[in-house]
Amino acid sequence: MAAIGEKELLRDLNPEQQEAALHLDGPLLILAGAGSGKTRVLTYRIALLVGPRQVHPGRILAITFTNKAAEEMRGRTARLVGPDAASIWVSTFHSSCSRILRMEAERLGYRRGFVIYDDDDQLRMISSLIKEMGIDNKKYAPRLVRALIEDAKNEMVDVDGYRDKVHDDLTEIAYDVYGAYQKQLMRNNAMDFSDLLNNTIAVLELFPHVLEHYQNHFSYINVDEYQDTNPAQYRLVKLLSAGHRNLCVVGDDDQGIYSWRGADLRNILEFEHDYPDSKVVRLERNYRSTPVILGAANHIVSLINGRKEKKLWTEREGGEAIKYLYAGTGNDEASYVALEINRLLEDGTCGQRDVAVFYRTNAQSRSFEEILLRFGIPYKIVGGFKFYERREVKDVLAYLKCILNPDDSVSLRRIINEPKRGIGLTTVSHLDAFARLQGITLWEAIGRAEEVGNLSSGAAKKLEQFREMIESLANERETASLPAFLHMILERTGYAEAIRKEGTFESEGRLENLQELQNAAAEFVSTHPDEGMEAFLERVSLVAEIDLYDEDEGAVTLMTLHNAKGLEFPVVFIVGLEDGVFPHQRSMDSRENIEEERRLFYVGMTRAKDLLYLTGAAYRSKFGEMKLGPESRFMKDIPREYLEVISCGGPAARDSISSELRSRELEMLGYSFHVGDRVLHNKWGEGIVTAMSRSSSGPEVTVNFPGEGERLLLLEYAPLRKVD
DNA sequence: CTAGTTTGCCTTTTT
DNA sequence: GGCAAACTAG
Repeated sequence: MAAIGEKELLRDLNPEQQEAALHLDGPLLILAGAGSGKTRVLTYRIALLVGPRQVHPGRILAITFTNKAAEEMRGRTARLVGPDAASIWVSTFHSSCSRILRMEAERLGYRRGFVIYDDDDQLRMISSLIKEMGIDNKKYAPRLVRALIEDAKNEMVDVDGYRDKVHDDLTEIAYDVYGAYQKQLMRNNAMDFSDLLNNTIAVLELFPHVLEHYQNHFSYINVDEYQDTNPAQYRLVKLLSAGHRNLCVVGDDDQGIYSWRGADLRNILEFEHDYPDSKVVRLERNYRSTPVILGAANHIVSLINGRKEKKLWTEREGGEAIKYLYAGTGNDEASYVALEINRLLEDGTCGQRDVAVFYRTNAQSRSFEEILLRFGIPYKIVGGFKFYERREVKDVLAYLKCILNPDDSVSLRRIINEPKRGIGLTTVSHLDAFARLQGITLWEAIGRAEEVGNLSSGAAKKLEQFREMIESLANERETASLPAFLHMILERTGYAEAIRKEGTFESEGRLENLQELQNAAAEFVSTHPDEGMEAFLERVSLVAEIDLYDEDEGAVTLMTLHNAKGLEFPVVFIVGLEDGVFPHQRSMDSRENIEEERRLFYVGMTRAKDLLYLTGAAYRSKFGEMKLGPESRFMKDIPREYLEVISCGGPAARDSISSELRSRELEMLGYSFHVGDRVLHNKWGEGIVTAMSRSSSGPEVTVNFPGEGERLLLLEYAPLRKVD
């Protein structure tokens, strides 16, 4: 592609965007409101550097939060500058760090080919440490201890530093576990997500010439979603950009929704303070939503303390009112959503892929899945059950990890008796005790099984077989391609056979998933011919929910509000708008937390281009029992003029709205019954419909038969006919 | 040591 | 109303 000219590039940008794209040297903060074209600015800025300004693409670093965002940015840059885009460092914090650490981790005492532990691995390890250390795991729940350790790591407080933070028995325990945890990670040659960041920082700070190398290397650094950076990420950016000082951060404090993961809004709020010579550009023109949606969203977010004042505006005019329903029950809410989607699709107002349903917690997806299934509307769920976190996938990957790095005892424990090969808990704890005594890894202990006391000869024999199996697989790793090697693992270990033997409906699904994993491996090999199996594992460890999302697929999208950030849809439903659900119960205890929920609401609303629906329900089954949930406190912050209230009768509406919705729903499904209809039953004769309801097995009617009394019938199977 | 059963915990949000 | 650790019987 011929180098694209500067004028040509700038033509596509509005004046503020141009200002941002053209400020190439020195620190720059772009305060980019929702839908204001920040990715556009970022890509054009990079295109400007690579094209007209002739900066070597390998010297540009662009950091995003998800791989999906990274790929999008790379793709869009490539369209502007051509193949040069391939050598730009566009990646997430975590993959940039692991890329650096692949080269530098040995300086910190790691061996080649460290593995990455995800939070499931992390929790397993912390759990087993707590057990081993004889700590009461009821009083000191592993999750809680993990949270404390994670908090410390997010703030780069190491084990020594944490000693000063100990102030009660819980933090005392956390301190002990933290120490043991880090020690074991090192022994296992493993890093968790936070270690990727912290170890990169450590390398840079401990080895000035390494720091200098990277500082010189990256002449331009761009960070997306800066409001979501945590202290470690802040420090990393600061270190890397200190050389050339060409740092551009893009973000929106109104969209900061990750404080629970250690993100600190002060990073963006105090940027100007941090870099006194910085330039600030505000992007407030919105290219996405109607003025109605924007107006309501502005109101929601205007109530936050200490935010950077922004007022989004648009040239669009008109727009439909936001529809608001506070239904009687969660089922009604789901029915209403499905009915509306169905109507929009039949009207031709929009297509399936144009619609999204956002909820606060993954657990809420179920009722919408059920009803969409019933309506025959295709849908896809982002998150919830993650491919790479499924048991069988993790098992096979654990085999791969073990073969590449036998010291990885978390993976080893996972597979040592999977499928069942007679190496049970007792055997493993004997080995474990021995390993701890000798200061060796679990794998090394298996190699010296004969020295381990009180191990039965049967157990020793099985361990020997297991060790030989792993070793023989390890010997093959050079000869087989990655997909073939995965296949070999599945067969030689008996893993596939064990699943096949089950012969259940689920086991077929699991076999399909394993096939899918091999496909993913094959695809990886063909797109990354020079990379090894370690690179595949790394890739797999760092994928996020949203990375697997394919917007071209024609289906309604269901996802959490957190996953929705960065996306847009013509039609958006935000559901579960009740105090306790959204805002979430656990966030209602402090002003800061409520404010974060409010930002989350803002993020959700601003995803909508044309139509926005807000729904909640007075009664919702929680923990199996019906609970009353008052209308979300956020609703009163939206001026009535923006809303079209479908019904706001609250708990009282429980029945009236129910029967109205029920009959519409049943009609939709091809059952044209209404309360008061006379019906004929094969066995009981004529009766009158007295109520409509829906159970988990489908829609039901209650019919009063003279002589028989009231009967509750499942419509799908009931031999009922309407009498005119 | 395994397999089947009970209990007891849940539920934020995720790189 | 579901899943995973903990318990119990062979």
